[in-house]
Amino acid sequence: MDALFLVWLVARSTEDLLDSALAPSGLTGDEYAIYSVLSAAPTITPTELARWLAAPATTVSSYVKRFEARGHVTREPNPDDRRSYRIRLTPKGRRAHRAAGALFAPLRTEVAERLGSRAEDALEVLLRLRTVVDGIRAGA
Amino acid sequence: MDALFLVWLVARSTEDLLDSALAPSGLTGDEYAIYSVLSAAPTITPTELARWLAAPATTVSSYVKRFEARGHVTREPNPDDRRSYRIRLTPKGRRAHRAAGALFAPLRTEVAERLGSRAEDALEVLLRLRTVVDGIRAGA
DNA sequence: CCCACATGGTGCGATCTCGCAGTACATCTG
DNA sequence: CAGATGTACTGCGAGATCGCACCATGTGGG
Repeated sequence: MDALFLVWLVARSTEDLLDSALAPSGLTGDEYAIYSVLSAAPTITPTELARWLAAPATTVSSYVKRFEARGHVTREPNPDDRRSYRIRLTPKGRRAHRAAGALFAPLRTEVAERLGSRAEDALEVLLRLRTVVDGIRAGA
Repeated sequence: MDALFLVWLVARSTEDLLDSALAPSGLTGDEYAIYSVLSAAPTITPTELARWLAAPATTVSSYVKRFEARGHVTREPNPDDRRSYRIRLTPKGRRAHRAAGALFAPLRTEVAERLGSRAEDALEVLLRLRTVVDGIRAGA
């Protein structure tokens, strides 16, 4: 068994679980995660967001357009760079995120319970994995 | 920090890393993983494959069509159920998988090295996560 | 100060993903 | 051994992802 392959399997299962659980909120698992990133920072540029998501710029561009059309996000001018802009979750966007969060919470709890004493390990391992993979991605 | 969210972040990074690394082989990260599942079992039905991938039947159907068009996969009648069929990797498909595997190997090694002593933990945690998530998905 | 080159974003189009609805076969019930 | 109900798969179409080519702006060298 290989760690990267397992990451992939776990991710598929997780994605499916979240998509089902969050469906009533109107957000997909991916979208919930993205909204979570957005709500963690008051404001963020597309490039920064792309780095967090490890997604291509074009995809992020589509996200912003979609979320903006929903009224969940606004663009503000970026004082530091006129080519760019800053993305901000609107109150409506925050509400959507909270609503999805309410559906997400029970899963979070359930997973923590089932992990039992290994919950701590799991967090540490995952953080380390992200560091390792990003390190390799960054070029060495 | 939440385990499920971290799973998602790690998966995005991993996917990006694999897509870049495997590009010369003509397979994406997803496809490499699927070919890996296919090569682990001599033969598999679409429904079984869908369970492994935690993917909807329709998506698996598209996969099979695509891989078949590449000559990487064949369909054989399923003696147990005439609605179904069995998917088998062709020699050409195996070759493609091996070629991608050659590009994958260095990453595997690199990740293992960087994880160091935690490599064992990582595997265990990931396996446990898959069990936990699948358990919840299965309904309780 | 200008120019060459690097970087931030987007329109467009090819390709994927996946829900819905439909068909074919299997299985269960009486 | 029907008839009803469930399960395996697929055509189709809507929406999502993302590479390529492109424009606008920033930056570093001479």
